[in-house]
Amino acid sequence: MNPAQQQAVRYLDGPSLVLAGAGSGKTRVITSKISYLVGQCGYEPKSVFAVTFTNKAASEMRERLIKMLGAERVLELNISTFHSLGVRMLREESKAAGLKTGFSVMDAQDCFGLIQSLVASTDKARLKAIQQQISLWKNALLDPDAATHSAQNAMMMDAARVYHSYQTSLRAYQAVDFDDLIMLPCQLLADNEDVREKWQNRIRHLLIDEYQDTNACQYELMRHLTGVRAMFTAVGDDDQAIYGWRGATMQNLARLQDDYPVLKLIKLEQNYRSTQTILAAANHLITRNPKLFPKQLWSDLGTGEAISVSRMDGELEQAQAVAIRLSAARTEKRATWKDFAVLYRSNQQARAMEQALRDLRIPYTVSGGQSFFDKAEVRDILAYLRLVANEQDDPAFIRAATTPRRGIGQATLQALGEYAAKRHISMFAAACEQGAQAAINPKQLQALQTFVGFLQRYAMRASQPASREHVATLLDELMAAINYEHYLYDVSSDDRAARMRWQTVLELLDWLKSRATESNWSLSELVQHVALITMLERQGEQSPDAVTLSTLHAAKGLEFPHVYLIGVEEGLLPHLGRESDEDSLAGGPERIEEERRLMYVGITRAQRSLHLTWCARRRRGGQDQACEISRFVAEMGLEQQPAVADPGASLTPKGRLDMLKAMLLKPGAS
DNA sequence: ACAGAATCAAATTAT
DNA sequence: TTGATTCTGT
Repeated sequence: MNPAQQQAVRYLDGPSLVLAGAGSGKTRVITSKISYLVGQCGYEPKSVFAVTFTNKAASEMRERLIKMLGAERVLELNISTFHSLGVRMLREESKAAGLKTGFSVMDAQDCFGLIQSLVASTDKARLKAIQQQISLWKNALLDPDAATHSAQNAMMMDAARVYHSYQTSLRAYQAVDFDDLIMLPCQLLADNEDVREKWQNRIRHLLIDEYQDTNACQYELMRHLTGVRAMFTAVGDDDQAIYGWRGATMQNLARLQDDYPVLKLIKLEQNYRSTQTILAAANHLITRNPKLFPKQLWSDLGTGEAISVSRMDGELEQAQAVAIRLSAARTEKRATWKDFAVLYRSNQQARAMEQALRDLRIPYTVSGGQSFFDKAEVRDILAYLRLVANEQDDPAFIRAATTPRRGIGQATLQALGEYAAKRHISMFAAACEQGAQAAINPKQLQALQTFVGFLQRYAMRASQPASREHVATLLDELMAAINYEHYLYDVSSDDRAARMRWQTVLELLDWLKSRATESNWSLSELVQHVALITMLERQGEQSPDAVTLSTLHAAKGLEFPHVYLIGVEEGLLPHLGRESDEDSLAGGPERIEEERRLMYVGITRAQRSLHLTWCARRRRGGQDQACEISRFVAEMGLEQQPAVADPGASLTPKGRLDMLKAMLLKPGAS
């Protein structure tokens, strides 16, 4: 380790902020520090807490530590995402927080549904704006009343009103949303001295990864958790702050210095990842942004290959050309597929790319984009599990009751809902009451009672102490009882589709079972965590040799020998929403600065070669639209680099076509 | 309650 | 253009 890294690891006299430039060995510092604390300073593993933003980062950290400390001690360490820590705190302190221990965690999609039902509107854009606003308020630690006071225009007043009933509904469902997972523990620590002391005594050192992405709420949580002893290590990079839209604020970096005058500042400026050519371009670009903490990243890995910039006709051509170049480069550089990544600004850009890669039989994995847990069949099963853990979860009740179809429909649910609202009870509870049953037709009532009866018996058994077989058996029994496989064959248009969907379900069940075994969680504990888990985590399990497709956001923290950054166009990479000067287009320059940092993140993912492509036209809406190259390309100062050395770029159109044909005729080429 | 037909909006980024 | 959602008839 270099002196700065060593200093960051060894410093234990108080709070410290490690400004870790891209590729400067940030993860290495965090894991080394944990290992140092436990291995050499005699800290108990359970007194060391590390928080990250993604499950993937957490498990990567855990994996690295297993090699340093051994599996047993790592098991005791508290390494988790902010949100998982929130779940754990709320679960442990459920009484003080006024929640039942089996509370539900609703994901963004569920919450959108809730807002939709509260507003009774079909305007999707408006609903989304309201959801976003509520989220921002929560991230800023504003409750509904405070939000109402701070509302500046009609739209915000409107959102504040929804916020009120939204919170009431969540409370009634015994459910929390993602933002609550930070906000509620934070409020709990602020208001409850016993709880605060308990946690502060438990945590002897707190390490925070990606500190620049914390929001006001997370900052407060950190302050409360560390207390006056303030033993923490925050690690971050202001040039990689790309989550402003989610409430993250770089002011948290500056605030740290104000709130902790003794704060030790350590800069990691040596880059171990990229060639000087790539780093120079990245540095050149980012100097356009105002600096909070000036730092000078350098590398001694040599000049390397020049950065290529290619104009493509359209999205399709871009995808095909990149696929071909990838293929050529793999052969020429004697590289493997996993050495390559294709990065883009928005998920939709993956489509054309996937098609082109499939055509050439190039293996790939798509990271980011939550496909798995967004699939209907997965959400169906999870609705049952959520309901089992928490019968007050009305959204789960509605979904489970109606899928598979069992004669419970609109009319029945409406009767239940009205009765439940009047009596302030859950729909599940309403279904058990005489008064509500009177309003339902005998035939439907029969179906309803069968459903409710089954669930009650099932929930009874699910609440018994966790044991390995128990969870597995319960899950299999549930599938048999609701006959879900049969249902899939019923609703799918063809058997092939049904088989694939059932496969997805089996994957989910396997995953749940293995997870229960690993962590010894009960079914309800398991379900609370599922909402927080994304597809990303599963990537570690299987590591086939495949090209990575990823959004720029999801690519942060990753690195690849060869990176293709596609769609580098005005309007897309500096992404501009609608340019019509609408209401909340505040923060003009800040918007473009964040986009610039996004570009910076993309560039700095590359170790040895970087290739930029942009499309001269792009289908938008229904019609073709002319596009211009991104302003960021000019800001990279590429004029100074040697002539383009990428073999694919020098191919004539005819040469490209021949190459494409050759690959199509030879399916086993990959 | 449900299946097929007509209509309509679409494009950030994600725990 | 698609893909998803809403409407309509049985």
